[in-house]
Amino acid sequence: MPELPEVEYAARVARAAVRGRVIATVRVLHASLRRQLGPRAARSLAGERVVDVQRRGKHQLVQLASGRTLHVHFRMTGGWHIGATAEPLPPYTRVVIELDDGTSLVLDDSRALATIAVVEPGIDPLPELGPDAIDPSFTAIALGEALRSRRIAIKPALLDQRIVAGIGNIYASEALWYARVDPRTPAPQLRPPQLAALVTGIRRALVKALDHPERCHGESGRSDAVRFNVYDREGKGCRRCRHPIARTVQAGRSTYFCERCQTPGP
DNA sequence: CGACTCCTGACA
DNA sequence: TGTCAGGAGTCG
Repeated sequence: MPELPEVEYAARVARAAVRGRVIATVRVLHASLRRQLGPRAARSLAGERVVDVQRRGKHQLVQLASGRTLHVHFRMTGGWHIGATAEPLPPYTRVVIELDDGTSLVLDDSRALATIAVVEPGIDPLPELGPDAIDPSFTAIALGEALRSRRIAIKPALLDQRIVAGIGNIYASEALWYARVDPRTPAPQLRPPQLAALVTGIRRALVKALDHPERCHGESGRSDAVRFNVYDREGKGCRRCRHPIARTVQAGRSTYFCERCQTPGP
């Protein structure tokens, strides 16, 4: 579920809970995560003071006073739970970070696809990551430049975190709908006005979600229908032109769009 | 580019 | 029982 808006919200929650605190113990409760954060690395985190929690794209960087970084990615189903250390843990607890104030930051992740790793000081944890989708440096010019040499359609291009960071499968469809761009358009074929519309559309889709952090609390269903303009709305009327929303598959992922008002060219 | 992989839950 | 899922890396 988590794309940029949800991760931004999660990072704020984590920041409020851990900034300035000292880690007492880190427990890793799942084999696949233990392969990334072994007993030795987990033990080494005890005594570390947390300086801050940053977000870059869909990644979270827990900055430690030693200069090390705890790099966390939620993937499909990860999320934070904050609670008193003495309280029972959520059913899909994978990692427990116990703090010196009696609270715990818990990585809750049913599918156990989340990643967590310690990065040594001076190492860039995310060397390949493109500009953040809501950063001012992400402009139509920059997007056009990044797409120029790619031989892929625009929608899968938006999912490539090296091109732009933070967009996932939902907001890629949403952004293209706002921009009225056909998701199947070859990426280098987009003209400057479409690139500008796309950058605006990306911001609109993400900021709209950022303004509704309640969706991060886990409710779904009816609120989804209101929240999305095209995602998961196959066969339902386009909110602009009433044409039925189409679904296709690109790079193995569902794409939703309106065949009438999303076009390949101006 | 597609196919496959890591996991597990939700749903038909 | 089988299919699908909002992520992303690896491989051919």
